[in-house]
Amino acid sequence: MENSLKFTGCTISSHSCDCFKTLSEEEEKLLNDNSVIVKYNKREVLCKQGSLVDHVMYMEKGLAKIFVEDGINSLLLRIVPDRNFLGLAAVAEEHRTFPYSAMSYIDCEIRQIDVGIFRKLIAQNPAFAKQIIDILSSNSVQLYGRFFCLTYKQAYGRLADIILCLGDRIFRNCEFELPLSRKDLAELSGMSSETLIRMLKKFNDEGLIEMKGKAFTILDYERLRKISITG
Amino acid sequence: MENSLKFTGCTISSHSCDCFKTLSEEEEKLLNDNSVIVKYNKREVLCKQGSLVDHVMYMEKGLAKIFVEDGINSLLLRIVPDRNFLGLAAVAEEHRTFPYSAMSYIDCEIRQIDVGIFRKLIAQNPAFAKQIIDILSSNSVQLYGRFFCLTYKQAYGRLADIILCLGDRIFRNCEFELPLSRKDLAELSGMSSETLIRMLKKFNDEGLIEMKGKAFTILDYERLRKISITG
DNA sequence: TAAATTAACTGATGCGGATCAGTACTTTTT
DNA sequence: AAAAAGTACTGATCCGCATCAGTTAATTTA
Repeated sequence: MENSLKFTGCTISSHSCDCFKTLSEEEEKLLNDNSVIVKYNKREVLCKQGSLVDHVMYMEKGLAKIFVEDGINSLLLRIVPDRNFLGLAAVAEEHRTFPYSAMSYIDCEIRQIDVGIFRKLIAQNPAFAKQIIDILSSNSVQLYGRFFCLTYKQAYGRLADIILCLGDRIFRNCEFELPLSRKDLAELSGMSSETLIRMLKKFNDEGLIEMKGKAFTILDYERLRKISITG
Repeated sequence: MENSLKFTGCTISSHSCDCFKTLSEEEEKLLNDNSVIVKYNKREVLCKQGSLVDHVMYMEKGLAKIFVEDGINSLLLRIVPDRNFLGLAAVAEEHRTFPYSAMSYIDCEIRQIDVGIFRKLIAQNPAFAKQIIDILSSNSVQLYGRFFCLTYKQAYGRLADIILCLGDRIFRNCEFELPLSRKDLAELSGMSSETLIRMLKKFNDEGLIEMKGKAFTILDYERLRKISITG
């Protein structure tokens, strides 16, 4: 009788999206004819909060962050790996402008799909619409968990979450070369970069991880999970 | 050139949902034949995090909170007024259980719609599906704002947000009888109830609001807005 | 390759707000 | 109507983490 969800601060969409598989050949052609693939370098702005929405963006290859900012602070909402939408805000008619910004961590290939065509596909292909609903719904639920964590867990717990999430979901390896800066990590875990650095160091000193610059190795999953839970 | 969104901690869905208007007469009949209206008293549990999802819930009349909990802490996600879905998590196939709980503040009438029928309507009526997508998308964007506020704004700013939100969006009046407890208010604003009480008192003493038990009057919108922004 | 930025890190300090430990009031139960 | 339980409120204390003010290291730019 486990009714308490295991909330984690994880920000990664859990599954790559297969929504295009629901399209007919004809529809796929329509999509291809009305979309382009744009290559971005790392650290480039992919979309800017407040700017007019003209297309839906789909990450074919790469890694990016989605964040909101108010001029002073910035909050990382999600990390988007390949084969995922860079948010679907553009789909809703009422959102004329992007409610968030996105920036690439590494070189990316992004499919830009005309928003009118995308809406047309939703309108004519219910299976496709269903997929989009599932993705939106999934994102919301994930956000709830993250929200909960950032509100109630203490900093060590949040950091453990993020480290586990990076290893499990993005790099799928206990060793990885992290393209995120310390500041990004701090924004992901909802703390100042100074605090983040101190806590990373402590994890390192205590043998939970090994860290040399941007090279990370997770050494003790067990204890990290415990810290993630006890907060 | 205003690209910084005005983030507020507001939790109220901005518009009542008209998605049922997109249904044909026949579809409406199908919906009515496969849904029931259940009356709940105030302070009743409408759905429980972790329990199996069997229907979509739509608030015909009443007021409720949606929240997540882990046994120790509880975080209020949204306040749901009448003519709104109590979340749409059930729609996504992958969510077999509710990712949140809901509880009524006042007596409620809730339409419980068979989830299979609801999915069928989505599958056969693209305009309906589009409406659902818009609602989900809207909720996400609102959650981003709230997320940002709870992370970066200080307690006074968050409280000002909530008070303005209650006046503007729910009661549509500067005077209202609040069905929420102090603890609920605290969870809404992301602080302890002790802190909330102290801050309410300060707002009262400084003439921003007048407060007698559960009766609230907003006196100084101007200054509340300023506090909401400066944080 | 030197100069200039930017990122990474360290230590000292301080404050916002949680927590604890109560009392008073209100509502529900018996 | 008395007892019990929950809600509202107050004061004292404390600590987690932000902030500030630096130094060192790593990139970028010139």
